[in-house]
Amino acid sequence: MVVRAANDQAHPQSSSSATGTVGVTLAEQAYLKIRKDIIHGHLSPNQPLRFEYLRETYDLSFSPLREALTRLQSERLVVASALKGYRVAEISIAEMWDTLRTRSLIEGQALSQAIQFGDDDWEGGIVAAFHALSRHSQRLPDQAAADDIDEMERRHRNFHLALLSACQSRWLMDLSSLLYLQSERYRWPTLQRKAAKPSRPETSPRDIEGEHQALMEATLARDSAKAVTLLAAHTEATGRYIEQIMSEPQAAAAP
Amino acid sequence: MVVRAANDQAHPQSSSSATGTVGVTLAEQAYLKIRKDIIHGHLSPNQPLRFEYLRETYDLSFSPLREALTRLQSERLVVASALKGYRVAEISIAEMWDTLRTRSLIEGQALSQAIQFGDDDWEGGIVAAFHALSRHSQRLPDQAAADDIDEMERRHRNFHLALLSACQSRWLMDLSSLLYLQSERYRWPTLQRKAAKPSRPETSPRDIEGEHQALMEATLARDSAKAVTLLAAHTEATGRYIEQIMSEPQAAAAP
DNA sequence: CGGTCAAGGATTTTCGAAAATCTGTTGATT
DNA sequence: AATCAACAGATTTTCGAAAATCCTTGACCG
Repeated sequence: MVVRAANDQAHPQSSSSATGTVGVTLAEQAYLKIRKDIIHGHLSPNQPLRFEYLRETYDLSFSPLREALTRLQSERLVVASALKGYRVAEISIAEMWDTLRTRSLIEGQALSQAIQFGDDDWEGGIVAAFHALSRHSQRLPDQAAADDIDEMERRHRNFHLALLSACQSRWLMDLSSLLYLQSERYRWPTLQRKAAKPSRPETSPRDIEGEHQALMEATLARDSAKAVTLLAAHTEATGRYIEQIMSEPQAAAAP
Repeated sequence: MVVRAANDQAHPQSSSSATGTVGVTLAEQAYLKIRKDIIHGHLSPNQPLRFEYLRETYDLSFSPLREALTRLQSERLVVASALKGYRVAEISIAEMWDTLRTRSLIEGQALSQAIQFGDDDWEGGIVAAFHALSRHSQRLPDQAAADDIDEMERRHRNFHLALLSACQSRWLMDLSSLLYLQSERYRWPTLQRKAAKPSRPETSPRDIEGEHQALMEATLARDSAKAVTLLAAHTEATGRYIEQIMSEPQAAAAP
């Protein structure tokens, strides 16, 4: 399982909005597309991924599809049984907590090391990522389009990874990316919900931007203990929010 | 035209010692074989993995080989560049320490949780795994064959994973397995060296069995703090030993 | 003499068909 | 009525060739 993170995303500047996938290789494109469809819930949990269906949907042959599914399996977004093919991985509140708590462990250590090793460029990257996140967050309308939520998620991920980027450990970075990807799967429904129903009475209003700012300030002040505590609390709060959304009766999705 | 593998492995239930790989699917077998060859150093770090070579060596076609390499890439045993194929991942002392320290972080948390949640079956599994490891370790001759070292490594891995098995976290277990696999790549040369030169004067003699026993006893006594400390020390000692071996001038391998 | 570009060979990636395997059903036997 | 074997359809897995891409070599031009 696992890994493949910051390094591979090296190649960059793709205008990845319109089609959503500009990859050198068809297998790469298939991987990105299917991954997106899983995270966005367009492919539902436990749904079988038959090759005939995939072939028609993504207009590809077996080879690149198989490669994409193998990669997704190692990231635990799909599961495979011996000779019975692939299906979308299940989700559950228990798995969500496991993902978030493991992420907290890894990111906590990474953040601590980043505070120890970080230089001026690292600090600059954090400030820039926070700014980008906060600007887009303010600009985001209550009824946001999918692409806007995508961009929001991208900036949120960039901010979190910027905090850790000076940790000097490739494993901690790769595992952080992997686990963040997992948690996106759970975050997506909450983002949609938030877009649909901006203010929910039973939810204590959560000041996410404030949490981010406090986290950034503690980090830049090199207060390791405080920053790690804030990060853990931030993740825990996210978990509780997701749990609330997941426990609610589901609104039927479009067919 | 046809899968001649069926002929080769006529016996479906063949014991997994001889060939070392009994998989349902050819891709699975290829994955296990190549992985073994990388860990054993038969495929050297940075060596390009050309398909023509792999096809001849493992007697397989592109599809299963490609799937195997994709899996190995996600485990960071091979690296892939865009359209230029795969090669065996590099190794270095820095990567070794990164792997071991990350492993220590994950396993420490897992062990702590296992001590919290473990039941009688968990305890029994630990005792059994320790017994199997210690028996095979005593029986191991100074000049051990590769298969014996393999079995030793298998039992060592089983012992470590048995300690964690009650941690109630799928992610912690999966990441522990992944990182243990990585560290095997570094352990293998030390095991070979140990087999060749059983007693090395400059090395302070390390009582590995004693370390394992102390770790087991602290775990069964539910002394979480002590067990985690012992586990970290055990991993750290392994790292120092590997570092020593890797720093030595290499003896040339047979061509 | 140095640099650019094109042809040829090597290698990876993709395709669609063929083979192997699984699943569900029918029908015979006890 | 229940069990089991064998058949048929559906699906995955594997194969080998074809297409796409990269890398080297050598010729040509400034």
